Amino acid sequence: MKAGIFIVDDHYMVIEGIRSLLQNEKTIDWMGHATNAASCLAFLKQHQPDVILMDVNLPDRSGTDLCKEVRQLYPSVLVLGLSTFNQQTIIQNMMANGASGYLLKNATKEELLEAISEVLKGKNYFSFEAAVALREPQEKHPLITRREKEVLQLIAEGLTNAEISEKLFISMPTVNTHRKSLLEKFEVKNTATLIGKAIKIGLL
Amino acid sequence: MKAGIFIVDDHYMVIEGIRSLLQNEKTIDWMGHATNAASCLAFLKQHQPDVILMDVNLPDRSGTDLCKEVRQLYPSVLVLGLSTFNQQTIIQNMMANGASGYLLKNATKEELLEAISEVLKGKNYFSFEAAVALREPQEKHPLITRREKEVLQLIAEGLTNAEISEKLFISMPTVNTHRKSLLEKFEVKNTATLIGKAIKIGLL
DNA sequence: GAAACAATCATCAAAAAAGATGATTTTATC
DNA sequence: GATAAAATCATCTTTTTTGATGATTGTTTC
Repeated sequence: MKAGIFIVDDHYMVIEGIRSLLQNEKTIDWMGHATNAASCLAFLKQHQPDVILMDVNLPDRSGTDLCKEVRQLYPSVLVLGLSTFNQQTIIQNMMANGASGYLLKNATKEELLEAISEVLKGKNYFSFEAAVALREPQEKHPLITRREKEVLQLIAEGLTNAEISEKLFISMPTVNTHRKSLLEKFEVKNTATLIGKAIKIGLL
Repeated sequence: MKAGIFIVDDHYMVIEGIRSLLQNEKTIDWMGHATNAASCLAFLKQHQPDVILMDVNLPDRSGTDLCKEVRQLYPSVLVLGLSTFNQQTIIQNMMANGASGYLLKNATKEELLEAISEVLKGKNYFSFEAAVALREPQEKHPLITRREKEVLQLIAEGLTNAEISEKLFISMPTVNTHRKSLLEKFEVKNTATLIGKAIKIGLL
C-alpha cells in the first residue's frame, strides 16, 4: 500500500527537490504539487492524498489557514508543515490547526521518509530543530482582546489617544484604559517598548 | 565546454531540487554542494567552479559576507545569489559584494539555466521579482549620527529621557534634542512610529 | 580659515501618556 | 442563569514627551 503524497510550496526548487528525493521510493505515490493554496484546494476536490507537505508561507494565504481548511474539509488528509524557519509560534499554530508535524527544509531524505511514515501511523513528527524550538520557554504571547489589538495597531500608526477615540467612536478614557492594559499585558512600561515587543512577536 | 556549478545552501531539499533540475543538462557540470560557508571555502581551496549558487542565509555567516570573500579570493568564480525573499537591500548588498545576479527559489529550470548562461557571458541576471524589487524606490534610510543612534537604542529599550541622560552622562535637554532630531529625520511624529520605522529599516 | 555639522546645553509651554481607582454595561462561557 | 471577561466611561494626578527658539563648542570637510 503506497502512501499518496502531495506538496504545496511556492518554491519550485523545493518541490523538485522533494520529488527527486521521493521518486524511487516504493512506498511513496507522488500525486503532484501546487504552488499556492487555491490550486491545492482545487486538487483536493478531485483527489485525496494521504499526506500533504505544506509550506507555511504561501503566496495567496498563510499555510496555517490552509491547513485548518484542509483538515476541516478532508479530515482523512494529514498535513505536515514545511518551512525554512523553526519559529515556535508558527509551529504551534500549525499544530493547533490540525497539522501532524513539522519539518524544516534542511531535512534529509531519511528524515522526510520517517516523518511520512510516523504521521501515517497516527503519530506526530517534528524535525529535531523544531522540537527544540517547541521545548524552549516560549516568549509569552500576551492574550490581547480584539479591541486592544485595534488600539495597538492605531498606536503603531502614530495616532494619539484623542485620534484613536475619534476613529473607534469611543471616549478618550476608554482608549487610555485599553492602552494601559496593553502595557500591562506586554509587561512593558512605555509605548516604545510596547511597539518593539509587538513587532517582535509578530502582532504588527 | 561544460560550466562547473557549485551550490551553497543550508536546505538540503533545495540542493536536491537544483541537482535534480540540472543533472541531465549537457552544459552543466555538477561539482557538488556545501551546506555552510566554511565547507564552501574549504571546497574552493581544491576546486574552482565557474558559478556558485549561493543562498544568502547561511547558518555560520551571511551569504553577503561569503560572497565578498569568495570574490576576493577567487575572482574567476562567479556568484549567483539565491534566496526566498526579494528584499532590495539584500540584493543590493550581494551585488555590491561582487555577485553577478540574484535568483529566487521559485525559479524554474529554464530561468536557472538562463541565469547561468547569462552570468557566464559576463552579464548580470535577476529574477523578474528581484528586478522589480530593485526598481522600487527604496525606503530612504535617514542618516543618523552616532549619538542619535545610541539614544534611539535606549529609547527602544524603554528608557525615559531622564534615564538616558544619566546613562550617557549628558543633560536631559540634550537627550531631548537628539530625540527630536530623530523624529524629524525619520519623518514621524511620535515614539511609536519612530520605533516601528527604525525596526522596519533594520536599525534596531 | 570658512562653512557645515555634531554635540552639547538652556528655558518655557503645551500636549500626551501613564498611574491609580472605581464603576457600568455587554458579551461569552459554563 | 450565574460567572467571568471585555468594553465602556469617569475623575484626578504625575510623569514624560513634544514643540519652539536660541546658543556654545568642537570636529570635519572643502
